[in-house]
Amino acid sequence: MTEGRSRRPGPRIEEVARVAGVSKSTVSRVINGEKYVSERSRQAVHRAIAMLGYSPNHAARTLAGSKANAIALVISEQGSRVLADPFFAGVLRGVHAELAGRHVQLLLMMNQPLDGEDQIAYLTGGHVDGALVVSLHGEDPLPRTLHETGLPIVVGGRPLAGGSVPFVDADNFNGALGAVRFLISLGREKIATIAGPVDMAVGMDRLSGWRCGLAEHGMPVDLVVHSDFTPDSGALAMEELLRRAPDLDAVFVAADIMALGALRVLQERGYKIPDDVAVVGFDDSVLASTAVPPLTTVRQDVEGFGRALTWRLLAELAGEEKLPQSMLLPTSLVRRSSA
Amino acid sequence: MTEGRSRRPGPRIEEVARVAGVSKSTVSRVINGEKYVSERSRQAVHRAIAMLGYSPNHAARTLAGSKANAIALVISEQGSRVLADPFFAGVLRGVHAELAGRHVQLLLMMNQPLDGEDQIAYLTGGHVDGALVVSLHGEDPLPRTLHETGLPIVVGGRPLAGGSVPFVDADNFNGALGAVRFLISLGREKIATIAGPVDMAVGMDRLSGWRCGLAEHGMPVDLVVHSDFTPDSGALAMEELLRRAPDLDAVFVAADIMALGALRVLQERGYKIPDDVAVVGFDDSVLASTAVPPLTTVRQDVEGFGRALTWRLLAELAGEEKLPQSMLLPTSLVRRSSA
DNA sequence: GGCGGTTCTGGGAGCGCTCCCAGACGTCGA
DNA sequence: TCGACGTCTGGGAGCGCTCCCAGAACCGCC
Repeated sequence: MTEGRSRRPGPRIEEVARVAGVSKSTVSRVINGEKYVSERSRQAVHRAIAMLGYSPNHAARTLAGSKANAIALVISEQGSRVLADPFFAGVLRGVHAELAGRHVQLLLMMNQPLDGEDQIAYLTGGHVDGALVVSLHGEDPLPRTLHETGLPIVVGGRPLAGGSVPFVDADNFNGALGAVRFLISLGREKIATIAGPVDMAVGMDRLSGWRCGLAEHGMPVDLVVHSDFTPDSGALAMEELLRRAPDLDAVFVAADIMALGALRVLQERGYKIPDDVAVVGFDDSVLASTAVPPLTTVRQDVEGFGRALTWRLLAELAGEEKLPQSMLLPTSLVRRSSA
Repeated sequence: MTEGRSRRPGPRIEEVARVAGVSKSTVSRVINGEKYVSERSRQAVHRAIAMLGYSPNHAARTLAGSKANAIALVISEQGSRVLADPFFAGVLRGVHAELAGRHVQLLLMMNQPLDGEDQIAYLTGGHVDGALVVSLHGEDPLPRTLHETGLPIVVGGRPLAGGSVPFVDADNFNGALGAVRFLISLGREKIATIAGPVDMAVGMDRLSGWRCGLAEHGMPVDLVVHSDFTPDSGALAMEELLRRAPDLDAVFVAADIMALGALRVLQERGYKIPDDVAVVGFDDSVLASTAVPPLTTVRQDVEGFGRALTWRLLAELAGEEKLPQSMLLPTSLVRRSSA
């Protein structure tokens, strides 16, 4: 009367089959939603599953089957940590929401200094069916590398080194364009911008929107200073702009976090906001509403971002045809006191 | 010459064994760091693994073995989302760092409105070996429920409905105490506090620290207003405090995010900071350094928080004895301009 | 009646590991 | 010299599923 090695709790597929009066093949078919199962069997199986409280063993399904029933969320961090942070939680929430109810595990991976090779080996080693790659640094080779291995991936944020990698991004261009049009509608005539770094798509797209908005009205597009998504660099950029054009009357700042630095400099120099200078940020992060004065900014829906990312990947894994190669999510202007 | 069903890429343990000139049992022993393997075999196996680029199949290990080789990170969100966000990315980074190199998968779970039962069933169903539960709401029953099922867990943030659940927390009490002592050393004599909600341990511990610091010097501890970790409620609380004591000369605010609201109110009323009123926050989030004026605050190491959480769980899973039931992580005062 | 097709079913091999067992070596004390 | 014990090793069953195969049952249609 020996006890075998300790087993996981709960019933096996065999028992479901016995209770339902069918074979385990049929139970498996029902679980996986295959066709060629009679309505009678299907119902019997469902009843048995409910009765026994059966839940399939993930490891066994993965081992036996040809898919891993898991996707990875890869956070590819190349500096730019500050921008990533507020983003992060929201995206994750969206991903999770979209995954709810499906039997797909979410694995988390972050770029450790050491990995690189290891990470790629792991991802392409059959442990996951696909990956969500959130990479804010535009020239990050990871998305492309992964895509070339044939692993289905969706990138969050337009990759600069793109190729034909499917991606989801906020509509940064139109967000910026809208912000500039709004400033112009306010009667502003000398509109500067604090742009992001040139190697990040998010920065370049917002800059293009600003340029386009000014060009529409034949206004000059020379008041640009690039910065790096930190408050201090935003402050420095603002100083530079004021040196070049002390009489500017509006600034479009490509990120709320930089706008904070800019606000501080403007206030120190005695500019009234928004009377003397109107300021518009981007992101509508928590920083925007707590700024003094509260920041008018372009809102992007980070949770929707996560959901879109996930939806696109799952659709591809499900073998759906004619999926959009990329998706741009709408942005909207949130008006507060700074413009 | 038929091709079998498509298999995952990469070598199997059998091949490693062949190349190393040992049996697969021995390879398994090496991978799992068991004793009773000669140095010679161990090295041979390591060489073979490196040569072949072998990485063990997670599903197979889980299926065959008695453990899942995965832990869950459960984010139990009961409102208080705002506080969670900045925290979140940092903690995750720490968790991931601590997990690096071990063959343990990190599964992410968030409290969806629907789950509850499902989530508990999943966690206790053998899919994970243990769980990290980050729960900021002190009376959340989840930690206790999970602990009672026997699943090893570690809670991030002291649970109010504690029992004997192992937890890791920042030393909120001493952080607050230090902040108050600092304000007293500055010669402040009327020190108020904007405290967190009474149902969150993080709020209560910081409040106790403030109380203790004042009591040490025989100062009154009546200037308390509770708030809920949002900027607006911080502003409201500040107004209330000023109504009760227009001549206060210092405020200890239990979170940076509330301090922003308080700063705004003080400035609107014409108080000079720090000359008229010194303000000290808590968390040292990104908000603190971008505030105007930059906020003196109590820093907690969120990444270390994640690491400690993970270390404690893995140690327990490894069967280590005499582990501390709880851990408090040090905090430190970061001096900026607001005090 | 025969024959091709579609729908449904059960049997059983095998996914890649871990862990138990049996056994081959030592090494040491009686 | 002999066991007892600690160290090291390989063989092989079996974890709980999926998926291939073979075949039964039923449908028309010539």
